[in-house]
Formats: sequence, structure tokens, C-alpha cells
Amino acid sequence: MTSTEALDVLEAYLQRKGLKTTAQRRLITEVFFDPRFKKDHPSVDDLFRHVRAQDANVGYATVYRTMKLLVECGLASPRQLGPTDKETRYEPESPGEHHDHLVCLDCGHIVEFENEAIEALQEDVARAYGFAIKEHRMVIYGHCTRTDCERRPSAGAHP
Amino acid sequence: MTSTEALDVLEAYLQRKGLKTTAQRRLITEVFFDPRFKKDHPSVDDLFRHVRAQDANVGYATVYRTMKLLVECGLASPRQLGPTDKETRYEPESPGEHHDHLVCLDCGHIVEFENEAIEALQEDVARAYGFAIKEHRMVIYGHCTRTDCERRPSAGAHP
DNA sequence: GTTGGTGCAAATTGTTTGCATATAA
DNA sequence: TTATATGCAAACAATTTGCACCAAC
Repeated sequence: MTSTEALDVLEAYLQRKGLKTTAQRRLITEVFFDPRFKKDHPSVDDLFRHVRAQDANVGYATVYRTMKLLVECGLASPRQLGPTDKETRYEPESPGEHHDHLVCLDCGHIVEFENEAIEALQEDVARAYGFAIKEHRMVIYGHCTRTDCERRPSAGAHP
Repeated sequence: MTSTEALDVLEAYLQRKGLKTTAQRRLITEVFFDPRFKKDHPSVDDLFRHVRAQDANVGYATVYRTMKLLVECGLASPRQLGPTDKETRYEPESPGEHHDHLVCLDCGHIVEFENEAIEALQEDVARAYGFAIKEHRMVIYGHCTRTDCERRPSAGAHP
């Protein structure tokens, strides 16, 4: 989803809730959906720094509060891909899409994928235990084979 | 794995590392592997309270430090099943075993399961992207059908 | 006797909140 | 004009760390 579409979704949500469209909320949303940035699962701090580059007055708290709004209206999902990561990272969401993650334990590289066969099996499992699935999370940790994969012990994850 | 077996694993690990076996480390490990407790994915605070019931002098920091040791020697895994939970919870591990989780969004009930077909498909996915799998995490969120399932909005997870 | 452990309290870190001011509606 | 947002600093909560004393080895 483009940043323009995301803004539309956000503004509709704000209107419906009687909240206000502000320059800060627009800017943060634009940064979050910026194609140069989108794939990075940014933390609040990442977002804060990029936002400050465009408007030096935005506060940390505003970024937190805006990300909470984006989550509420379905435009973002909080993630914790590396179980040792302490900060929450955010992923842009497009309604109807879903993907899971492959995370390289060496370089931190993240690949998103989707697999219908796995999802069908998940349905079977859930049914067997009397659960109605709302959603799921799946992360596979391993070692990637990128030529530029270098050990980054601090990269996050020992899962 | 029984608490006795766990203690053996821990002591072997401590010895190999030149570390010391102490009463506190033994007690915390026993509590963590106590069958009455095992299934509960306890937080450090849960453990701390049960440990204090047996020895009123143990400090919070010691529980943290000991859980870190248990993770290092493979006896425990840190989990964050409800993405809104802030505290880390721990799950007892037995080498060679693996299970994933079903979490009820209403009552917080957790079911552990294992599914080889899903794991086989994960291998396929990883191979397709050039990843060698080390391990994985899968959590399915939904609504359970237990008769005593009651909405616990604070129960944890809106994933 | 050494080396490592414990308990406490203080420090750190990520996140939230209270409040006076500013701004969208 | 009136309700909501903002930015700042202070508050919080989970976890970590420094240090004086203790206890395994």
C-alpha cells in the first residue's frame, strides 16, 4: 500500500473516531510507508530519527502515540522477530495480506513469505483443539546464504 | 524432564563452565520444573514468588540470573506468547522435543501442539529461500471452546 | 584462599503519562 | 470555541549491574 492510500485509511479512521488529522500524524505515516523504509521493520527510534530529519520538533511520545493509532486502524503490526530484541518493531500492513518471516541468525536479514499449505494445516490443528483461528505468527530462524551475509552477533536473535 | 534430570543437566553445565552449584540455583530449577508449575509458562515474577515461599532470602536478581543460565544450557526458552505482554515468560525445554502454541484470545488458555507436516513444509520454504533452519516459532491465536472460557480482556494478547 | 555468587539498591531501557500550551475542527 | 494533540519531563515497569559481603570449590 502506498503512503497516500495509508493516509486515506488513517484519515477515515480519525474522522470516524472524532480525532484530528495533524501534520505530525501525516508525517509519521508518510515516513512509515516510505518505500525506502517499508521493508525494514522499523523501531520507534528508527521512525523518530527519520521523522526528526524532516521536522525537528516532533517528540518521541508523538511517535509512540501515532504508531498506536496506526496499529488500531490496521495499518501497522507490532513485531518482535528477534526474541532477544527488547524494542518493538513495526511492520506496515495491507488489509487482506499476510506473510510470515524467515530471519537469518547471522546477519539479521529478513525474508517475508506466504504459504497456503501451511495455513491450511494450521486450520486443521486449530479445529482439532476446538479453536477458531483469528490469526497467527510464524518465524523461522536459520542461516541464510547471501554472499554478503556476515555474522552480526548483535543482530538480534538467538531465538 | 523431571526436576532431578534438569538438575543433572544444570550441574554438568556449571561444572563445564567452571561455575558453582548453589542452593539458590538448585531451588529455582526445582521450582521451574515442578510438575504443578511446569505448564504455566511462568514469568520471573511467578518464579520469584514460588521460590520465596521456600526461601525468603532469595533476591529477584538471582532469579533473573539463574533463568539466564537455564536458557544457556537449553533447559528453558524465553517466550512472549501474547505480543502485548511485556514480561518474558519461560518454558521448560527437553532436548529433542518441540512444540508450538495455540493461544485463546479470550481466556489466555494455551495449548501446545506438534505437527510434522507443517515442519516439513517449513523446510521446503526455507530451502526455497536458501535458509538452513535452526529453529522456529509458531503461535496461532484464536478463540477456544472451553466451557469455562471467559473473556479476560487483560489476559494478554491482541496479537 | 580464590573465584565466583548473592542480595540489595541504584542504574538502564523501552514505553507511558500528566500537564501546560498549541492547533484542528 | 472547544475538544483533542503536542512536546517536554517525570513516571513506570522489566531487566541489568555495581558492590560489599558470602559461600563453593
